[in-house]
This record gives sequence, C-alpha cells and structure tokens, in this order.
Amino acid sequence: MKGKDIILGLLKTRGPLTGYEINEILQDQLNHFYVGSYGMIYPTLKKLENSGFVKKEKVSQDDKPNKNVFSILSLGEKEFNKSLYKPLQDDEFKSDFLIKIYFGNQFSKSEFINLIKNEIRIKKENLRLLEDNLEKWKNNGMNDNHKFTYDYGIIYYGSIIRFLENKLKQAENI
Amino acid sequence: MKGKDIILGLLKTRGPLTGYEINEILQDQLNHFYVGSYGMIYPTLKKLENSGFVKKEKVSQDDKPNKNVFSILSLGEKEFNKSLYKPLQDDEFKSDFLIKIYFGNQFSKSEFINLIKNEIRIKKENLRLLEDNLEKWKNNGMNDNHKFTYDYGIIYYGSIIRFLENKLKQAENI
DNA sequence: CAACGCATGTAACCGGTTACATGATTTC
DNA sequence: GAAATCATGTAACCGGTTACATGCGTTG
Repeated sequence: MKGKDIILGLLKTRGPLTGYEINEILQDQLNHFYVGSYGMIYPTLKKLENSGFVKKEKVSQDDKPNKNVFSILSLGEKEFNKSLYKPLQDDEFKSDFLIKIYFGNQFSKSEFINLIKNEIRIKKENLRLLEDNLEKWKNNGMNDNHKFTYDYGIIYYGSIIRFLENKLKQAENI
Repeated sequence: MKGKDIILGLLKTRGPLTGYEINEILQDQLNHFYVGSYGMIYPTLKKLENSGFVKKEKVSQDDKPNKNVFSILSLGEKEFNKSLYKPLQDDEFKSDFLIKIYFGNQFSKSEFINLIKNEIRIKKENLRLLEDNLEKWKNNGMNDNHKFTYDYGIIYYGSIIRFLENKLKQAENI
C-alpha cells in the first residue's frame, strides 16, 4: 500500500478531508509506520482527482483561510479495496543507527557510548510523542484496529529502549 | 547513511570486494536494517569509481567467471568517515501490515485473523533466516558490533511475534 | 506587529527498485 | 543437459523528499 492508498482509505473511513487534515492524521496516528508529508499529500490528491478517484470541493471559511475538501468517489473505493487485498508486503525497516553500530569499530569508546545514548533519547522521544497523542486520538474516533497499531508502537519502542539500555551498560563496563 | 556509504564502509573494514560479495554481505547480515540489491550495488560502484572513491581491478579466474574487485581509495575513506559523523537519522519504518490493520474494519473477522497469522508467519520466517545466518556469520568475521545488530534483530522479531500472538488470541475470542 | 495556526501548492531532485539481459563454470 | 552458483550490468520507472513559495486570519 502506497501513499495514495492511505489517502483513499482515510477518505473512505473518515469521510471528506482536506490535505491539511490528512497531514494531521498521518502525523498524529500513522507516523510510526508510515511517514508522509505535504510534498506527498498534495501531488497525490491531484493525481487521484485526475484519475477520477476523488473529487475536490472548494469551501469558503470566514474565520480561517478557504480550503479544498476531498471526497472519495466509487472508482476510488474500488481502487482502495483492491489495494487491501494485494499480497502483504514485508515491512521496510532502515536504521541509520544500526548501520553506524555495524561499523562501530570506527568510533572511540565515548563516541560509541554517545551514539547509543543518542538513540535511546530519540526512541524515548518517539515513545513519548506516541503516548501524548493517545488522548487526542481517543477523542477523535479511535477504534480497536487503531489501538492495535498504537499498541504495536508502544511494544516496539519499549522493547528497543530496554535492549539499548542493556547494551549501553555493557558498553560502559568494557 | 546511504547505500554508497555502506559500500564504502564494507570496503574499508573488510578489504577489497566484488559487487557479488557485497550483495552477499547485505543479504546475510544487514538485510534486517538495510535492504540492498544488485540494482543499487553496481550503479553505485560505478559512481564511486567515477568520483575517485574506489578503484576497480579485473581479476581472471579459472574455476569461475572473471570478476571485478573494488578497493577503497583515500578519498573514499574520507567520504566514509564524513558519513559516520553526520547527525543520526531517525529510523525509517514502513509497515504494509499495520496500514492494513489500521483499516481493519474493512475486513471480515476471518480475513482479519488471516492477516495477523500471515504476518506472524512472515516475522517467524525473518527470525529464522536471521538465526540461520549466525553460524555462517561467525565464521566470516563477526565482531561485537555486528553481534549488536544481530541481537537487535532477534529482540525486535521476538517482541513483535509475542505481541502479534497475543493480538491473534484476542481477535479469535471476539 | 510578531508569532502561530490554518491552508495550499510546485520544481528539482534522489535514492533507489523492477524488470530485463547475459554468460561462464560446476554439480547433479 | 538441467539446475545451481558465480558474476555483471542497464533502462525505465517510482514513490516519494526537500526546499521553496505564498497567504489568510487569530491570538497575545
């Protein structure tokens, strides 16, 4: 599933949305397993419109700038359903941290330790951001499946932080 | 760190290598945190050669096809060191499985359960492949830092498999 | 009047992937 | 003589990212 399928899925399951709102959902809820940005969202919405998958409606607002609201069309629903039944792709994981660890003998002891400390800091920050979004998410229509993806993130970050803290102790005692 | 930095790092830390050998190392050792392929390796080696980072040497073999052996040059070592000290990039994780789970209310109960079973199968297979490589890796110069990245993979797969098995039970009991 | 939140977009680039194409040598 | 292993490469494409560019309306 690509960016276009996620956008179609959001429009299908949550109703009409603006590019701005799609971005908010991606950042608040899907960020730990799919990274999106405006640079993906707006060009994709344009392509989806040109393909007849979604339609755009201009909405004037008094208290805020005007906006473009996108709704999914039946052709778009078909396309989304198709994507759901495509064979499951293996996860893509790329870790700059692990690449650097792999070449860790190029570092001094203190550099190596700082590398791990830094990664722990980042992962703890990731975990905190995810946890902070929980209340917001609950008030914004969180279902059991959303909770599944949330729990996955919590377990993943927790396991990795524990692992890294062990490795840090080992590295410090050498 | 990009593909080019990994190739430079391998040439620096393991000595001269062919594209074929680089691919073997990527598949056997780095595959769980960096996915590479010939389509990346050969064009990258060409660019590295054109930039003066590596040099190519043709080697004739009697028992096997001839090959091109690449060695790192001092300019390449500089480039690699530079990449090691660039700010740590956040991991990139993209999960087709979690995207489908996020939209899980589009599935029937049995489809949903099969989706989880399928992912467990894939993750167990990933884990097994990693474990199977351990002996081979040990006999091929595995250091403590390599072991670090191996352990990371084991912990990650183990945690996720346990998590998914719990969720599977829950899904079956609804 | 600055900072922030809301809102939309594009052009150039990138770091690859995918599919294809080829061929030697050895083992079964 | 088929399959496996060793070995190298390219052309077309892709799914984005990065950096830039703009502007309204509200809040402090």
